[in-house]
Amino acid sequence: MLELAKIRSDKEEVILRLKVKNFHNAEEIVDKIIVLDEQKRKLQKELEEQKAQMNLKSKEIGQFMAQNLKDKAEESKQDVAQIKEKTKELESLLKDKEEELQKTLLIVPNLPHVSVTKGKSAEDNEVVFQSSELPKLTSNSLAHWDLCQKYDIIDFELGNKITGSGFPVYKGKGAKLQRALINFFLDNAYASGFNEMQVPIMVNEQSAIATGQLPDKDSQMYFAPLDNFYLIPTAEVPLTNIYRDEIVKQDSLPLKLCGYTPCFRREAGSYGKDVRGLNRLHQFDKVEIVCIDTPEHSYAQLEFMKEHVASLLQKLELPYRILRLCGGDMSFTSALTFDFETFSAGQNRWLEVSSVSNFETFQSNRLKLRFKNSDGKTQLAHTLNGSALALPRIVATLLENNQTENGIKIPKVLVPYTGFEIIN
RNA sequence: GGAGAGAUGGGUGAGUGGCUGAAACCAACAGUUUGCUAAACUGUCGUACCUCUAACGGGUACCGGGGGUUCGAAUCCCCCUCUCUCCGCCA
Repeated sequence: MLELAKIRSDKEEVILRLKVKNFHNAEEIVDKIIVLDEQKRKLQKELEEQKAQMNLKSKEIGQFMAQNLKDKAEESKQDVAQIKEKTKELESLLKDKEEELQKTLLIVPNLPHVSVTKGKSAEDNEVVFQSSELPKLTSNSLAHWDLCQKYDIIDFELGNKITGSGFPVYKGKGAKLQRALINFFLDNAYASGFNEMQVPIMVNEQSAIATGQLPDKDSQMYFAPLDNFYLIPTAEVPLTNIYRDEIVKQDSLPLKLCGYTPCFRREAGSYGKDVRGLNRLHQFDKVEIVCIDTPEHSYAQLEFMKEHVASLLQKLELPYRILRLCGGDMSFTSALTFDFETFSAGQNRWLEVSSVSNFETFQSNRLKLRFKNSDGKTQLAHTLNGSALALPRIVATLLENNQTENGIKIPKVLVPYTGFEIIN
């Protein structure tokens, strides 16, 4: 959620940057917020003045009663009754304004960082890095879904039976490969200074609102209505919510967390070849990294996170590229996002395996996550997160790019984790 | 699932109608003392919003959440949520 103070003080800039994100009716909505805010404050002032009077009178009554001056007390009671009617009216008006203001604020996306270009869709993203060599496969090479079947390591049909499409069963070396990757990612995150957490994979409504999944992505999350819990679409939600309603000390920053969780996404509206095999699942595994930092350091931290993610892909010997997302392709909550994609040789296409973002104060404003700065003042912190990494597409690329006549070769760094060098 | 107890500031915990935004202690921070550490002493020590001033300031709200009674609620009443204990069930 944008900070009201920012909208108030830099209205024109806010509108301009919202347009970079292709947010429609930016002027209208911003104007509406400013008017609502003004009206709200006016009402609030009036109401508080009335209440101040009421409090004064009430105290007076107390004193009169103590002195046994019943007449005077009765007189004051009459006064209060009058004031009270007024406050009731003002109260309901104020409540309406506040609700409307809040509702409007919640639908406004985060402002993109000044470096973000407008752009309409994923096609306008800027490639900021690309591995020099892309793998070439022989003509009889297979896509990963065929390889999974050939070596019997991931069974999509079986998942259909147990749950439904998008819930594969990992078997034998396929299951071990999952476990290996999770441990590999966690160990590397730890080496980069991220503190490992094991968190709930269901969250309450408040948590989902605080990190911005609600109300924006309501239909994309699985929901358990009996308890009003949401299955997490990413570990970002529980990890970041650890610090909801917290005021941390500046010298404890940056806070760096990581965690492995399964992730659940309904992916309503997806179809076609994009969802084939491991490309898009309803349940998948991911190691997430989360940072909480000061506004001054958050962009340096973002760079650090990018380097961490890049190092993982390098160690796994996977060809990758880094995209700076344009305004049109960025998420609702993000100020600056870099996507990492690996090149999947069997499908001859790039697959997104990580997204690293700075949310600035957009989440912390909802989370009420603040820090005490060196002046002793509380200030909203910046939150950042990134996948490091999401497993399915890494597995897809690994399988496709490393296929040989004798089987699928496991990257060297993973062998200590898998305990085998080849899937055959 | 059944029965009971509870929810107060960073923590422990007092507070059953006005003198309580909230005692006391601990923690934290600043200072004094000190060869160092420790101890002792002094002071500071919630959050949000509104408003004013150059600045000190003033106001409102918040004692799990919502509603009610009352001139006045942390305190009384109702509803909800959550936590804990015991029993049952169980990984």
